[in-house]
Amino acid sequence: MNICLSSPAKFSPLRPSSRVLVPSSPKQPSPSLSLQPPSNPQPLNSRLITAHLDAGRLREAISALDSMAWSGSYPDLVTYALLLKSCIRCREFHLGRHVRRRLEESGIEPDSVVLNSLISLHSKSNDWEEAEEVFWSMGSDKRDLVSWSAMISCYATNNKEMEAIALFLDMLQEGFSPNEYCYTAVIRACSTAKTARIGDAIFGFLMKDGYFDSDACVGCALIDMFVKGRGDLRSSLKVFNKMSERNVVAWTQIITRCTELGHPEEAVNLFVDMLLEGCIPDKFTISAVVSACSDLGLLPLGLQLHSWAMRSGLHSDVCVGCCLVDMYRKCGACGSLSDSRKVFDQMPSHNVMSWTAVITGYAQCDGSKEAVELFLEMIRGPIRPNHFTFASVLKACASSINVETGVQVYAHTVKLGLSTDNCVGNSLVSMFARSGRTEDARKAFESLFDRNMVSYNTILDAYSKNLNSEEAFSLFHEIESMGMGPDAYTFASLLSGAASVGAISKGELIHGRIVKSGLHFNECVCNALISMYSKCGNVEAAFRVFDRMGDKKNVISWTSMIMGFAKHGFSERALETFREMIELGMRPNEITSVAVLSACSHGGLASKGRMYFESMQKDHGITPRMEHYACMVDLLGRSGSLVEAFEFISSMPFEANELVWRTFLGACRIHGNVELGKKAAGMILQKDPSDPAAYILLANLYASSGRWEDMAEIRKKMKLKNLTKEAGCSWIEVKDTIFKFHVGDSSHPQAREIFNELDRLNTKIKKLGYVPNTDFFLHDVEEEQKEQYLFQHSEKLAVAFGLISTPRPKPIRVFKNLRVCGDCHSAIKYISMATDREIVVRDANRFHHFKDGKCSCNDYW
DNA sequence: GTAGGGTTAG
Repeated sequence: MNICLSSPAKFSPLRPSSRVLVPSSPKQPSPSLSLQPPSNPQPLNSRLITAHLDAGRLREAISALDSMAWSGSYPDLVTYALLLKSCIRCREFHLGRHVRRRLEESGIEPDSVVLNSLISLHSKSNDWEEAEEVFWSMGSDKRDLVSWSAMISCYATNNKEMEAIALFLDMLQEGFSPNEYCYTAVIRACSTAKTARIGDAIFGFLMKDGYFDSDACVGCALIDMFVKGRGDLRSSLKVFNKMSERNVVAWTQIITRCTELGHPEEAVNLFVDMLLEGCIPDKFTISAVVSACSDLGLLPLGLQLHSWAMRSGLHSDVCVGCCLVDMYRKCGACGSLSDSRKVFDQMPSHNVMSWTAVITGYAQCDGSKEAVELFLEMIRGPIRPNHFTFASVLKACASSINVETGVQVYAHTVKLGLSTDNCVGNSLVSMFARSGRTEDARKAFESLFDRNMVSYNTILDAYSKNLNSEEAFSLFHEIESMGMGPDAYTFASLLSGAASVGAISKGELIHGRIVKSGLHFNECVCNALISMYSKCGNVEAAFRVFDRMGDKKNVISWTSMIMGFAKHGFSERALETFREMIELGMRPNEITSVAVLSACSHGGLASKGRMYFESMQKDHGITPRMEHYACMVDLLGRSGSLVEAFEFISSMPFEANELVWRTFLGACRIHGNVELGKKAAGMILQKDPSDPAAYILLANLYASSGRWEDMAEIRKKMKLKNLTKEAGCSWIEVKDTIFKFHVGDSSHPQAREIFNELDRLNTKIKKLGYVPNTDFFLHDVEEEQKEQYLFQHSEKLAVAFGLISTPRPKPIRVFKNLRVCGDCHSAIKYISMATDREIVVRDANRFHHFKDGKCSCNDYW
């Protein structure tokens, strides 16, 4: 997309249209009235107050009011009205209430203007009961159209939608005919799902009255009504297109709503239309379009907007600055927050939002240290953090190292009276959940002041991630029984829980509930289904969900499907899907690239992999991250080009991390290159001296080249450092229950049958040509003993159990936490032939489909 | 004197 924002002179705020950017009242030289002794106290004092207000000195004006009261004199009603208006504008509500007390003391009978201002004052400070009292205390002689409008608006903005609508009807009964202010207020009250039908009726009313295309505010309210109450962007656009007076606010509003509802491209198109129509964007518009760019990852347009904002001076606005901070974070390479930080540092002034934006940036890009540091800097200054700020800081603390800091941050929310906020409470639950402290998460959840769907989903997700499906399901039933959900997030969490253990029948059960709830067209739910089916070994079922999504597929759907095919070894199909995605004009992201590279890697397609690595930068503008380099190392290393892989690591633009070196070490192990392997292990241990994976891989490498002494040395070191490797285990789901096996495990009630089956299988497959490969056995013991141990590996036990407990045509799906052992891989190939069963094994790395003596990985994993 | 546009927890 190339949008030319022509020279800023054309849009320069130096020649603003009459409708935009009303300059704030120019500062008048301060009048010297205060030095004059009051000769005629009352009018002069009133004038003094007015002079202070004109000069923007609200507090001085209030002091003048106070000194008048002490001397027993009071200003006139016009002055009271002006004072109240200033208090409202400056959001100094307590001062407004002070003015009200002075007025009551004076005994002067307030007129409608003053009373209406009081309604507005209480409305804006969320005190709807006070506003109500003022409203009903007015006699019908004083209660005019403005009073009704103000009161309806008060209800609408204080979550009393039904009261607002009822009052609107009362007003009609009293014989008032509504003006644009009333309509705007009542439409706002109709912007909830609950009041949507009344909104429709009022919409019909408006069409007749003709207000809706003559007044921009009414149009804007309608746009919001359709978007907020029902997510109906189409009707909003219809209203917008019919509006005859489309000012900058209306344009900005529709642009904003498009982005909010997930159509940032439409937002950008509308922005172009707006420019073509000659409407001049202001700081709000620029912010909205910058946000759309962030969502689209459209850095080029973002840069143009930034430069335009600089030239027009709008960049000094806090709001524009905030959105730019956000844009650079979302569009830049991940982990590189320098541009975002630069914008923040250069902003002339800050408010809560700009602080929160920059802290959020770090919180979401693994910069917890910087996020916390910035927060500490913030609280030393004059700006108070709000609940958004705390939500982000708590998110930054969501790791086991930082969780104690998080607890202290939370203590701060108690001090500021923000701890009862639902958003803050949920963030606390989430922080504990992400740090793996499920018990604390539960406690925080139990002590929440009010629980909404986010609260429930957060704690449910924590249990799902911890593979505690019992608790997850019990929460699910609780949500159901309360009648408030479940929603798409609930199902997505349940599905990801089922996916991680490979519980396909649980997954299918959830799928049934999703269909019943009508959420089976939801993108997020569909994506979770694709992921669940493919992680449970049924890639065809995943494809069916994917296919049925039609044009609702987003980049996550495509990426999940590509990743699914890749993990199952269908490299060509993965790449075909990727090509289809590009042809349809879908933009791949970083994760899509990981999926594509891993498809090449699993399929041994080295030259294609190199080609895609080039293309992701050149054609799709994706800067390679650590994961992409790791994929390439995997691809080159596994295909045997160890030296090339090593050189590739040296040529990386940043230092390789443990992941890259571990991948390289894995390749060295496959190709038995002890020297390069030692180098890799050294690099890993330099970065993390207690990484058990490095020791294990190195030990395996020594073992497979028969260097038992070196291997023993490694074992000794591990023992000395008290390092243990994760115990290998395999599991299988039979009739809704997960059965788990360790090596030589005899704890299963049917252990005897399982071992008998294994013996039978052993004899059968040996006749077919199976030769145990004891290289995969680490200990230096007699060959026969090795063979015996080998045949009790957890994956073989699970397969044997699957064979005796499930009927014939059904494929057997086994899961393993580590990578499948080489001997098991070979044995299972023979087992699939001997028993004529399809066996699917998911290991830590990928899927293996065994059928008729062959594996889908072509022995390449 | 009454109305409108931007960040956030899953």
